[in-house]
Amino acid sequence: MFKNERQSFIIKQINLHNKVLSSELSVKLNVSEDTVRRDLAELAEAGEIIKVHGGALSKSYHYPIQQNLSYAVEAKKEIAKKAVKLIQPGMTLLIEAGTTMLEMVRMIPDTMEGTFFTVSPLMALELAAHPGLNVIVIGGKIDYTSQINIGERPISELADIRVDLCFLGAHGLDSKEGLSESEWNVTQVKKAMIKSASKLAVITISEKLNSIFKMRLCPVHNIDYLVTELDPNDKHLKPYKKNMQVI
Amino acid sequence: MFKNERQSFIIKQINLHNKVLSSELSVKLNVSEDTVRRDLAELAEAGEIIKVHGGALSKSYHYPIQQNLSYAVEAKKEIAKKAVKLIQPGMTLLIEAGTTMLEMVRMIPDTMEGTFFTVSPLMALELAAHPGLNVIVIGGKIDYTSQINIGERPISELADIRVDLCFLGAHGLDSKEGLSESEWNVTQVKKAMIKSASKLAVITISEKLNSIFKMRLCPVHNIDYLVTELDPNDKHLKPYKKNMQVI
DNA sequence: AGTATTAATGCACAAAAACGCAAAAACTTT
DNA sequence: AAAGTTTTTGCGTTTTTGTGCATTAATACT
Repeated sequence: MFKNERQSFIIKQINLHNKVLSSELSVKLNVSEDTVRRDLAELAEAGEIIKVHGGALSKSYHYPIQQNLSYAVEAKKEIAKKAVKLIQPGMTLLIEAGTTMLEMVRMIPDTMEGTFFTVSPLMALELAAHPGLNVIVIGGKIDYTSQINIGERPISELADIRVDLCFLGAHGLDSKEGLSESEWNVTQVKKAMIKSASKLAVITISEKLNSIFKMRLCPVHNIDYLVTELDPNDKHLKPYKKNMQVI
Repeated sequence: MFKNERQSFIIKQINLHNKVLSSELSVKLNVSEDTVRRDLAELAEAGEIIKVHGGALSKSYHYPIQQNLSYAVEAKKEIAKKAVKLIQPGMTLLIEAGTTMLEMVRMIPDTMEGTFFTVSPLMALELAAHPGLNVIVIGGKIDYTSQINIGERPISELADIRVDLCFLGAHGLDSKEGLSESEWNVTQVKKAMIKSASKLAVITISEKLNSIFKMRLCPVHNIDYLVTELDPNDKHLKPYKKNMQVI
């Protein structure tokens, strides 16, 4: 097994489990912990992962540390600025939760009129601050981690609605495998969201690109728009361009 | 669990609860209090949180919706303290919105287990911060002023559920005329809430007593508990005592 | 004031990282 | 093919880091 094979294995493991232990890897790969540590150091150097004492974490791991967050906030605001342009007066939309989505909602002009469906109480509150918007909460049991309403009820309710555009964040997005997610319950709801929308916009920071999680939400050709903080002509976005409009 | 993960967890808890106790964290995270204290010290050093005796506080706690405009916070906390005692482990409850209700939800102990239905996204979020609670949002169109979900949908959903106790705030409460409300849409939802509950608790500051609004929600004999900031033996509460339990 | 928590300090121990070094492997050059 | 060079890997040793415990100091509560 070559060094780069080993390293791509490590990356896969991290995408799958969100974290790895040096000790475990050394057993799985049948190399010394020392070698694993060196691999992790290299990957961290290249910005692929976050190294911590005892192993490493996924980069997309939500870091509450201020510096990290504020960096992300700027990128997210950039994304939000582009995403909000997709919203036309009078449209009916469906939106998911997440910090990027929150930034977008905040950028919606006060004068905007339209109808918003959402499975997120937080988005609902934020949307309700806009007097011109019709906000409809799709109820259900709140999932503790994702903070969205899940279960049978929202899924069947979603089956009965038809919206112009659905905004989804991305846990994982790959140019071949499409959108993916790690939680079963959340996956079910998001699938229902995709089904009830005519068009699908994925808005995400670029670091979530090219990663694959356990459950597939939809193939690439179902995605209509991809909004990231990068310039649309950035080379990282090239593989996506044939299937969707990159903004 | 890595140190970083533990610290993220702490941050999350603080964002959710607005405060944490070292002792509780040490149990939840299964580490010594000493370690928790060191984590808190590091996070405080990094400016993430504010360390206080016994735990830590959120640095800049604010909801997207400016809820801090509320007045008589002290009285409301007093009410909340009494109201929370009505909640027994394992109960199924239904709660309305309002600042007093918010205070009450915040006082629910972390260890409490039960199922909460609510038509308020804000309450839902606050409830969802408690790991032991099942939180079910009853969806609908958000009413801009009352910030609760209204319309036909929540009313029919409410018709299908049965809860042990319903907490309602009061716009108007009179010892002869009962509970009253001024908005038609809101009235309909609250009526449905009352219908689906075995017992009804009204929690309100005393200044709302002896006032009547356009629409009647229910007669006095439907109310089981009345919680105010006053002493139960206060003379203002006397007219209510024959119909309900005054706390 | 007195008691009970909570914080701080120093210390011990274990786990992990860093470092230097040497052997092995892969790659170059002759 | 052989020799030389570079890269990679593993091993022992030393440092550093993380954690818990005991003792003492500080702080809240009544």
